[in-house]
Amino acid sequence: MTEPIDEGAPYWVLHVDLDQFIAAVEVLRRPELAGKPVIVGGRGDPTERAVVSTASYEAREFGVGSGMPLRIAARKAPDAVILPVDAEHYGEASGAVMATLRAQPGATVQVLGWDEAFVGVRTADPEAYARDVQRAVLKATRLHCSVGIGDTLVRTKIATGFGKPQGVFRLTAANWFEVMGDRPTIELWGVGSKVSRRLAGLGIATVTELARAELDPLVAEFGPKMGPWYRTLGRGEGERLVDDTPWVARGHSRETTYQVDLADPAEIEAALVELTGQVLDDVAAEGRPVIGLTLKVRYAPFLTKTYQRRISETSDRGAVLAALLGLAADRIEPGRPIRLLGVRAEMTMPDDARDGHTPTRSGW
DNA sequence: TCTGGGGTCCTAGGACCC
DNA sequence: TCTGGGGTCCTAGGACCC
Repeated sequence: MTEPIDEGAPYWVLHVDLDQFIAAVEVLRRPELAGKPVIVGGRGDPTERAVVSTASYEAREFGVGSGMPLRIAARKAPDAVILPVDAEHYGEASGAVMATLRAQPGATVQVLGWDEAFVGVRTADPEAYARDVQRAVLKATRLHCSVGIGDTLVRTKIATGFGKPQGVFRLTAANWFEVMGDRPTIELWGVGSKVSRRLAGLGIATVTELARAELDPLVAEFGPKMGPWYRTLGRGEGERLVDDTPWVARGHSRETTYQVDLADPAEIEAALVELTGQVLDDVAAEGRPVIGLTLKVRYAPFLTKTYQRRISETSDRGAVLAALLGLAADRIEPGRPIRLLGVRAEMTMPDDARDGHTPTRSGW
């Protein structure tokens, strides 16, 4: 069905994105949920402090979206089925999807997350290749996906949104401004609410305006690296090659929002010991020493502080825990109720992964 | 209604060194 | 007399992504 690999054909970037991935995976193992509003988030209890991970298309019709507090989602869609997040199960489904992508002829695969990946391939007909990918993923996993096609990673990633659901869309230098030019900058991958507002303050509201902006004001506002980068984004330019170098984690972290704010120092210390233990389990699985610690504290209601400390390289759990508790003792403000604690450990990078050799998760 | 959890990268300013 | 200039390391904080 798929044509043989054509070494002389042009190189294309595809971006494969599963449609409502988590909700779809849940429906697969509970077919009676098909066609119903399904919300996945937290422990599945809408009375707890938690947010929506994914909502099915039926739930989205009620105005439910990811990131929304579960409590509000339950009120908007009172008849929705609310399920707990089952990370292990989604990881397995994701693995099956990625294996299918890697099995495509001539494909180079760069994983971006559970439910999306870039695929680089030489082909004379990228649309046909994209349809083959969709069929292969559906056959192997019973999951539907949308596929973007482009000439840079940024254009390809953005293209996928125009193909949803179950579609294919091509976005290249040829139609970039036609499609994106008049749209607000926040629709660019890498521009969020804060940056789009600051751009507006410079008189830059649309993608075309960003693409044509003077460099100096951008550098003054965002710095020597990010200023020029945002203009590059406005032009849809940037990296053109998919990099399948295995990703290497820089660090590991755990954080917990407590259902009842912590106040008692002994309780806080116990929570830190618990979090640090989990982080060190993740670190131990990689066998790389720890070189830095970050402690994150949200004092109720919503003041978040992060405290960081370099430590001398060590793989000793006791030493790391002692350093973390020392940092906490030095910095945590006594007597303030705590809503969230987070612990992050930064590790040394392996020799062959230094100097930017490993791709970042975002594909930049 | 009251905002998860796991990540990455950039910037700014101070300390310190040569 | 009047304050170079480059570089690195460290901490705090911000922003973004899925």
